[in-house]
Amino acid sequence: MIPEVLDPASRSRIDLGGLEQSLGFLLRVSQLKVFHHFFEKLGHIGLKPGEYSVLWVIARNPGIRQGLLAQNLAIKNAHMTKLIRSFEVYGFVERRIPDEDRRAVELSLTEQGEAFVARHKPDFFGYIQTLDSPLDESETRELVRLLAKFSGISRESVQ
Amino acid sequence: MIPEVLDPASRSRIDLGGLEQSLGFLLRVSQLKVFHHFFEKLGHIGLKPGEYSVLWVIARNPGIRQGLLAQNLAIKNAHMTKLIRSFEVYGFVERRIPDEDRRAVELSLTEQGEAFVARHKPDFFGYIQTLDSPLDESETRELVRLLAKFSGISRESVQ
DNA sequence: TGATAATTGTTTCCTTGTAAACATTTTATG
DNA sequence: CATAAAATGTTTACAAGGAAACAATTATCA
Repeated sequence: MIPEVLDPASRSRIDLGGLEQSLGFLLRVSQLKVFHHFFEKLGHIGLKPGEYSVLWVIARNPGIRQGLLAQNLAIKNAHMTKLIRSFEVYGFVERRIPDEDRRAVELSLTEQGEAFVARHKPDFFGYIQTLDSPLDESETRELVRLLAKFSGISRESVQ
Repeated sequence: MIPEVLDPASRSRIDLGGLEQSLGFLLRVSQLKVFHHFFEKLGHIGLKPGEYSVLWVIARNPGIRQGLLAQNLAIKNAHMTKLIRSFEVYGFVERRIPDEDRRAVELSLTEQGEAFVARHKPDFFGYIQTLDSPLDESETRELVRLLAKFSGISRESVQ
């Protein structure tokens, strides 16, 4: 049986009573669909999308403060501490306590981390292309635009 | 400070390197935004959106099989078992083992459960209206339509 | 019919992520 | 300056959710 987040056959017989148009529900189900596809395609790599994105952003912003990283990826500090620790143990990330502010932590990738990020860039940024989506290309673009605007990632609305 | 999922001020200074257009990331951040607003508005009620939706669907489909419910809401059986148990203890849901198939569980609401669902319907279906969204009404409708199509909830694509 | 397979839900164990309290350092204030 | 307040991460203790093994029942089929 093809693994589906929601099986249309069984779904058709019950009454969701409007849940089908609830933004929260739709976001959750859509995210499950994307995750499901991700793990199917890239599960073997051993890093989840959020974890890769942490490495990715450190790569693009060497020396970034741990808190700023957490804020921008909407990851809680407590969780980020654990992620960074495990990346450090694994040899992908280095932590540096700057002298100007010894509360802070500045992050950068090791060579190994850089190599990993570079090698898997096509995987993590391309897997979505292989998802068999009911949306055509312009619809997908519009979905991305609307989500970016809704979430506040794009500044489209602020003029 | 106004609690925001992503603070635009801090965000503007770092380079996300294309993550801003990643469907998975945008779905996650958007969902966080909706959840955040939900808890702000309705946290006091004590039920989360997913939990209410379970009650809601049972109300609309009395006697529904637990597994079918789980399937339709994209909740794993193991988790559904726990949810239903706690609703049962709380006096909102009744379980019935049908004679025709004694492996199955048929669910229905108690009077108390019905009353709860009815009383809070405006809350759970209306809270999204009070979210201060950058999207106008037609954009929101389009977002909902695209998500429904993408997730497979709507059968628009299957004609 | 009797053995095997599939279905349905539950239990157990584990991972992910969060909240709250904490430790340390820096900034503000009297 | 000395104390109070804020900022930055970390720790701890917990809750949500999932995977895998399991138990019970029903369906299949030789």
